[in-house]
Amino acid sequence: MPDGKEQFKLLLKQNGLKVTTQRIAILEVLDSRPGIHLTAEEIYDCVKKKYPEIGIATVYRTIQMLSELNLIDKLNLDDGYVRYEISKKGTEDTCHHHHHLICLDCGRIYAFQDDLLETLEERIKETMGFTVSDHEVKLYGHCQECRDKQFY
Amino acid sequence: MPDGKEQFKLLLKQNGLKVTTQRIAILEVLDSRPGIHLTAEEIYDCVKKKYPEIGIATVYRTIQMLSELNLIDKLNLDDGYVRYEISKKGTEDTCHHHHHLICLDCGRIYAFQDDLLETLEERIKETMGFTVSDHEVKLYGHCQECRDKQFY
DNA sequence: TTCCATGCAAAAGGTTTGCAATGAA
DNA sequence: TTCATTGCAAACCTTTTGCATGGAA
Repeated sequence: MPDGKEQFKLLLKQNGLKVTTQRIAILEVLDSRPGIHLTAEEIYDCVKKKYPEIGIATVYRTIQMLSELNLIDKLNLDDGYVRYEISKKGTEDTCHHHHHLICLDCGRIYAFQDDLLETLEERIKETMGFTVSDHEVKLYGHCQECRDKQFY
Repeated sequence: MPDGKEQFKLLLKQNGLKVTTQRIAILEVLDSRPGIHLTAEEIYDCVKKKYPEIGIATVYRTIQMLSELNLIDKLNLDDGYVRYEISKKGTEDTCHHHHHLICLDCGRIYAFQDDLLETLEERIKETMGFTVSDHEVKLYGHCQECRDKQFY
């Protein structure tokens, strides 16, 4: 995170929030793992390596703040843990990344293009008169790589 | 539930499970509210009107059993509660109903045709080589009825 | 009679909150 | 100096589990 860290500090100040070591550390953990979905516990463990004195409550509070600032995206796989990843766009508004392909073999999580969903959402508006403003799409299956590995 | 109840009793017996008053009562609550998504607590409250002595643990255990028998579908809106509805198809296999339109105004939950998703899933296979075997799709927005009510 | 199912209460487990101490501005 | 933030522990809250009792087959 080159200037990303400075942008974060600025964003905190702009929102009347204080720049703390813990907040920087938590964002760095997420920012250094783009596309990786971490649980609060996992973030906690990562941050503890550098700052053993941090508490899990701070992690939860910071996650909530980062989520409100749209710096991270939330993913719930219904396994009892909520996961977080750094948001592709560090800014506010639109373009969430709440659609995932989840491989049942390797567990990897892929993103796919928004425009595929836009088509779906247009057709739903046409057929049902329902206008979609947000979505959470989880598609479970088998990724190319895992299918290539299997010969049966 | 005319002959549905008898089918349920049969299904229980076929699976080596006993027919109990509680199990019948819980299925009746769900079966009498098709398309309505109830939390465990709500099911508990409904059943208690007829059988005040029932325990919440029985509700949870029965829900789990009904889910395994594919008699009910699960819906998680990430609000801290898992919700359940009677499954459209009383039988096993395929055709789950894990895709919903959720109206942000009235809170109503709509289902939409599977074929719209099939198109999406085909295009994902074509573009990414990912084969979808199951899905959980939640589209949030505004239903026709609520939009008709608004003039702004 | 057998043993699965139930009700109660306690436990589990991720997340939130209260509060005094700490530290950024 | 001020007051937002932190760490700790306790509280929360939905769901699960242990166990003795009850009831279906």
